[in-house]
Amino acid sequence: MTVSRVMNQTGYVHPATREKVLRVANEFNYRRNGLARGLKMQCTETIGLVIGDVANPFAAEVIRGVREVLTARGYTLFVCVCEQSIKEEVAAFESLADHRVDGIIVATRASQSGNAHLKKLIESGVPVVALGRDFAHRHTDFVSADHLKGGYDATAHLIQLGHKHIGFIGTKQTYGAGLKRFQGYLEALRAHRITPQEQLIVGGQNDADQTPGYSTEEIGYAGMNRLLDLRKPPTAIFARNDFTALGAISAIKQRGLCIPQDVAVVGFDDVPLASHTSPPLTTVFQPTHEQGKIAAEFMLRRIEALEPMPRAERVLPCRLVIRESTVAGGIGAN
Amino acid sequence: MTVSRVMNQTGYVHPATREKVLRVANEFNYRRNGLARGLKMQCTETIGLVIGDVANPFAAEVIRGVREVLTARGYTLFVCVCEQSIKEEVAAFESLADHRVDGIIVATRASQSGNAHLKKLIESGVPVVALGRDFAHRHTDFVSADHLKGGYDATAHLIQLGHKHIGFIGTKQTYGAGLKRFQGYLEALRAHRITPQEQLIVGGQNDADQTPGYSTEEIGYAGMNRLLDLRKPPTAIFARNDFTALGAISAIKQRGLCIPQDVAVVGFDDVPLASHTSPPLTTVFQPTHEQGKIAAEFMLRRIEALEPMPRAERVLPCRLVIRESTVAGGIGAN
DNA sequence: GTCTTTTCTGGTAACGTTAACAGATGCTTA
DNA sequence: TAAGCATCTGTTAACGTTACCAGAAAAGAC
Repeated sequence: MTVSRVMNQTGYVHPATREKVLRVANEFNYRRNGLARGLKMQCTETIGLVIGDVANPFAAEVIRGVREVLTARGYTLFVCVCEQSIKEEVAAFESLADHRVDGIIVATRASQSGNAHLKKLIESGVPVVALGRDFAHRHTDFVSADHLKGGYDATAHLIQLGHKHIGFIGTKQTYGAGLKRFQGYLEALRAHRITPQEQLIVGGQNDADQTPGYSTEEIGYAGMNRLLDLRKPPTAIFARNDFTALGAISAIKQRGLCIPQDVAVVGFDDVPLASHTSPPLTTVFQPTHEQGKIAAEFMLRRIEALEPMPRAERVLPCRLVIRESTVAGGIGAN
Repeated sequence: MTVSRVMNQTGYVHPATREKVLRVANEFNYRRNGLARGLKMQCTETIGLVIGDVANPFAAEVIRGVREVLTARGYTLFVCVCEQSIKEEVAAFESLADHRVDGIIVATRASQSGNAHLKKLIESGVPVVALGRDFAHRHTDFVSADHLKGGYDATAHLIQLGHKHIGFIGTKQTYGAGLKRFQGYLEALRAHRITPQEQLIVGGQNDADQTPGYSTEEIGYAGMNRLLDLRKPPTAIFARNDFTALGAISAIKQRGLCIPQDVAVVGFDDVPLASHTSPPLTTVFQPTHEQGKIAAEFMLRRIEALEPMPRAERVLPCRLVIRESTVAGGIGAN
């Protein structure tokens, strides 16, 4: 008991006793057992973050944001990576719940069975915050960027440059943000009285229950080639994310075409790489770091509230970053 | 007790009883308490991975490799990110040790106080594997790539192309792999009877006890500019990593110089980005995914051994990837 | 029918911590 | 001197699980 008081710096302990305890603890390499503590205290001061793909720069920024807030408040962050596999995602939920983290921030892609498991978790009392993924639940907070508006702005930008024949490349998963970006594309076209054309939309749909929608450089490359093979290829491309855009750029260059003169390209996410491509990529910036911070704040608020909290939502604006893949000229054109 | 038997599928339980337990468990959303289990069992089937910087593609690959092996064996991986801060690194060690993970894989940069804490941890009985960082301890396994040879090969490649005036850009931390790469550079020069020149080596040294050596694009950019301001600038550059190389490339291009005709550039790591720069970057590939897998295997072997294991070491070969930043021509030259 | 074995279920104690309480000591105040 | 208070330390019980043991019930052997 006295040891406990020394370790937690609570209650009265005689300075001499404190010294002695610390000395002996040091001598025997004593560490307080967090399992026993968590068991007794019913809290571990630990938050789990489930993320699909760490290779994605999005992940790094989210982690940074979440961590920033959590460490400042004395919480530890454990990150679980599930490599875009729903089976692994569910396993991560179970693991985190088993180890009694105080809350789980979920930043994976939405999926049917993932959502079902999540719902069970929430009903068993684990606080959950959804980040950048659709998830509706009475007791779950939600943070995201405005992908719909982002997609709209990207497409409107191309339209304002005079493009009328605008392609979309990327997997259009049935769940989640990817769909929103695509809807933004459609809405922008319609708002400017351009009829969306089926053959200009490539990348396919995913079976949302097997692999969550994820769009890669390969998809961008293959998709762009399909578009360039059309009798009347598009003069501009809105890619679902920067990696897809990058693949598209490779395909365009390989045919000896010029960007943006022959084909203009807009991506999404503004990954660090985007400003280093040639030409530098016009893209939509989403405040990822900010999303992480807000998710963490929502989580702490929820944990520290004594009674069940109502759902909090926050949708952050995106910002179009215009570079030379849509507007010619500038120093970096190389 | 019977519930425990049902949950763990051990011992004798009457089928009817099992059904009943499962039904009630489901009804009340019962989850076995991993804390209590860990407390009793003295193991949590959980491994901690401490990593400095998730934004680095190196991290993603390491995580993937480690995870692959661990999940196959029923272990859960918790990743702790410490943003290149030694204070945070130590906090991560404490957290993981507190929560009684079964072992810790350390993939941060080495540092004096980090190493000291690590040593204490090991002495208190936590199995530790060091990945890609120098750490000598009788009971700690070690996995790394052969940075020395990698640095040697990169430099030798430039020498074979006829370069005699070869610069080095990058922080040369007193601890760890960065130093090895630099030593490889020096050894290659000496082996070809070229005297290393102080003024061709830029990027500075870090105070290994404050921030672990980490070399960025900014350092590459600034360093390259310093080199280009010399009366006799180098005709080739070996950069400590690809990001640094990228910064150097920006600086070279900005002065209107050509790569590789005016200045050849070699990086290190072969990040995905390296093949997309213009020109594509010659660099040294290190088998990161493999390192992760081996680290995890070492860890499991150590955990499952009943008695203390002697140190295991494994140094994997790197491979020079020649692209157009050293050898002109090719399709992708743009 | 009796004995042995297998199958099944529950009691007890322990893992290491902390909240709550109880008791001891010394110091201050009336 | 006695009461009141602050300071300090130890005891007990509980968190939820599992190893170990005990015993009951069922099944099989003779």
